[in-house]
Amino acid sequence: MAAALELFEERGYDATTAAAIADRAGVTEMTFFRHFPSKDAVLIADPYDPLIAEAIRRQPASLPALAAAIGGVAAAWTSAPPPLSGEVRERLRIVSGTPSLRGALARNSAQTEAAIAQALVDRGTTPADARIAASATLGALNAALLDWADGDEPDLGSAIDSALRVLAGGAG
Amino acid sequence: MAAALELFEERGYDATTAAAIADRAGVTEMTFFRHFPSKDAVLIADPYDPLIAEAIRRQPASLPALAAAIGGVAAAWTSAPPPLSGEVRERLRIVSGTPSLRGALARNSAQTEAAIAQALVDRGTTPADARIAASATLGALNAALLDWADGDEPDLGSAIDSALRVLAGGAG
DNA sequence: TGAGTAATGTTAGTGACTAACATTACTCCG
DNA sequence: CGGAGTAATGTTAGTCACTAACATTACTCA
Repeated sequence: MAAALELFEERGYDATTAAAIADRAGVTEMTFFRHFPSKDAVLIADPYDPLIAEAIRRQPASLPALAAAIGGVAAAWTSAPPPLSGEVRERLRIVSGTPSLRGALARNSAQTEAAIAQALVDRGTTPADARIAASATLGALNAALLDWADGDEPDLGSAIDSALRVLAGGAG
Repeated sequence: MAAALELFEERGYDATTAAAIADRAGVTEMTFFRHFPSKDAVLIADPYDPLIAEAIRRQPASLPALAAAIGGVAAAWTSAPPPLSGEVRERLRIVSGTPSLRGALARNSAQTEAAIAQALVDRGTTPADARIAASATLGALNAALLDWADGDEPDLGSAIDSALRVLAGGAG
């Protein structure tokens, strides 16, 4: 992974071949793909957090779907903010600056999205509305994440707050 | 395109090679790629609608970002619903049932997303909040689109209504 | 009719991945 | 301490999406 990050910063993501990464790491291309299922997996890992789904399920039943998703994410974040190394930001910065990786980010959120949608359905939301709310929530979070990666603000929490605030309808 | 759709339905998207599509169409693989920039472009085209950005710009300045995006999409939709053939649904149904295409859908929305974000910025929203709102809006719309494709409801308008209703905070 | 242009074909290559099988390193039990 | 077994790595060969460069056909329009 260190070799990959070096090369991505030297030449850019698209101009870096998997063979080159393996080479710099002193291993074979095969070995690279045994450690990472795809080239983009070096940058994008989906740490699906069951806490989010749990927190959503615990939201008051009276809340509408989007509000429950928002509340759940907020609760999960404040209760257990994941430790983030500077490396996380470095990785996301590359994602942010590489258009061809946009799709990979979304594809990678699929599992989390499904978990959020399921949690909403468990709360009584219709499947269709649940998918919409989950997709919107992850869209907002991913956008905020990339924006945070591009800036200098050290606190990821405030980026997440932004996403939730906008989602909740509170941004001019 | 007809050849591609046939094959996608016969064997599934992933199991259909570009060469096979070209073959059935009676052309060369090269010719296929001259008509479609990628294999997934057969299914996913991004008809970026300048009307949406325009409609967003026309939303009252007092509205928060997400509300303006919602209002703009709604206005653009009611003023000029694009004609949709049954083929559109057929294509989306394949997208919906093929996980490996999720990323392509998102990647393809990038242009529209940027246009929406720009329109919001023009209205006075901060770039960060604008990206969040745009990403959330497209996430919701895409989810609704796929859901519509999977169902039997002929009216796409009601699917869009669902997306906007959930985004606006009005779904249990 | 003939010149020019657009669409198509040909060939060859790159790069992300995968499968099957050989090989090394490392562990742990007797 | 040695040898069996297992995990990590290497080798080879292949598939598939996609691209570049150049040749060729078809089609248009003066």
